[in-house]
Amino acid sequence: MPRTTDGDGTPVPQRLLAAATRLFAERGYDRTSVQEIVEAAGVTKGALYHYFGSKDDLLHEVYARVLRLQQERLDHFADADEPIEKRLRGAAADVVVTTIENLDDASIFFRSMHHLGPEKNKQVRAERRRYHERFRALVEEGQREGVFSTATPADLVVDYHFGSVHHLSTWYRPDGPLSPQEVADHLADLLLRALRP
Amino acid sequence: MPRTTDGDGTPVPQRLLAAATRLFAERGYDRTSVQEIVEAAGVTKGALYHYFGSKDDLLHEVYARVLRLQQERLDHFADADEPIEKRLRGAAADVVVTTIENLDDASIFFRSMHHLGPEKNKQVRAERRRYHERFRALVEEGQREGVFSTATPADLVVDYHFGSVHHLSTWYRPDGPLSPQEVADHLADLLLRALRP
DNA sequence: GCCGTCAGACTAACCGGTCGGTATGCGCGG
DNA sequence: CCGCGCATACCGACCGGTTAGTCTGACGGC
Repeated sequence: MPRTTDGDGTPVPQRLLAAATRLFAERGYDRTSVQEIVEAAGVTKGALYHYFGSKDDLLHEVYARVLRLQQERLDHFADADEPIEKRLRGAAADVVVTTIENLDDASIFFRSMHHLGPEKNKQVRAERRRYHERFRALVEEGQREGVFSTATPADLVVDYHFGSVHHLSTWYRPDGPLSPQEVADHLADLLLRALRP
Repeated sequence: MPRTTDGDGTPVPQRLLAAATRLFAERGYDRTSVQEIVEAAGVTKGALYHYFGSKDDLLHEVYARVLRLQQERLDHFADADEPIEKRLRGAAADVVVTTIENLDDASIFFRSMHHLGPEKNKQVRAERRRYHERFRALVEEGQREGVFSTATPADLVVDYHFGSVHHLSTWYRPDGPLSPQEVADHLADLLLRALRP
């Protein structure tokens, strides 16, 4: 009985995406064969290439999902009716929490970007930049208002913070002593403390 | 005329290492074939497998070189006869400068770690941890002396800073407006400002 | 004449992607 | 309400190409 779902209840494309996400995060993009993905999803290559144009497409889809989620959340915090200090803190902490909650996607994102073909790479970079610029605008707003120090260019501040987010997949362990929210609060605090005039 | 050196004056193993470093950084470990490496070095596979046991060995050798260099430099700054504030600032800025000056090695390091076999991976992680702990000790020393804030656990502070270092290869462009030293000063400044009591 | 150094042909495995074929359920004419 | 026909969903064998690694042997200095 083929019909979008199978053995379990989830549709095949989502099962493939989930399996690919896990395997890419575990072994990396290149070390994961299409065969392994379809086996983990309980289908065959025919099914995969029925829904996705290529192995690249699969990776791109993972990226798109993360990007969409993070942009939505950033917009939400940036548009809130709060003082700039609170909005930046909220956004800075939230990106940490959502990154930890999707550590697989995050590690794929930062480790496998260069496996994408040139045009898809450009597309992802453009969306990344949009995100970066929205975040930077928050820092600049605070600097104009005199709430944040202008000692460091806003660009560098943003890269500094995102560096730590990027780095999370390297050292954060879910079974460690700190909850995602605690880590997020600490990292946001470090950012805000660094920005004190 | 086979004999440690060839066309140019540099010994074959070093030529292979240099070629591998450049190609790994450009295309990534998996996308670089052994054939490409030996062609770039002006030799053949026979030469490569005469000096290195495997492609993995090549990668491991690149890591070992970076690790050795960074550990040496950190020890130098940490052992200096200066107030803790100055020692930490020096170390924090120096790791940025040397990372920028060896951006190829750095991007390989952070992107290809997981390509190493299990035992070699463990070895690299152990050396990494040694480095991390030396750095953390500096932060803790300052915290004990009351020079640095204890609001954030030293571990997190170190990961925060290394995150930005890790991230450098993503955004730093040599033809950009900031020199390596300027970037380093700014990032070290951010760290020290975040640590103000 | 022997040993370090390397060339280059070779192999066995594996990869992403294709393709002809099959089964299932839905729309629709009767 | 039936059954025909087609679109959709999927299977699995297969292909051309690539890969890391091996092996035999030769060249040249000591």
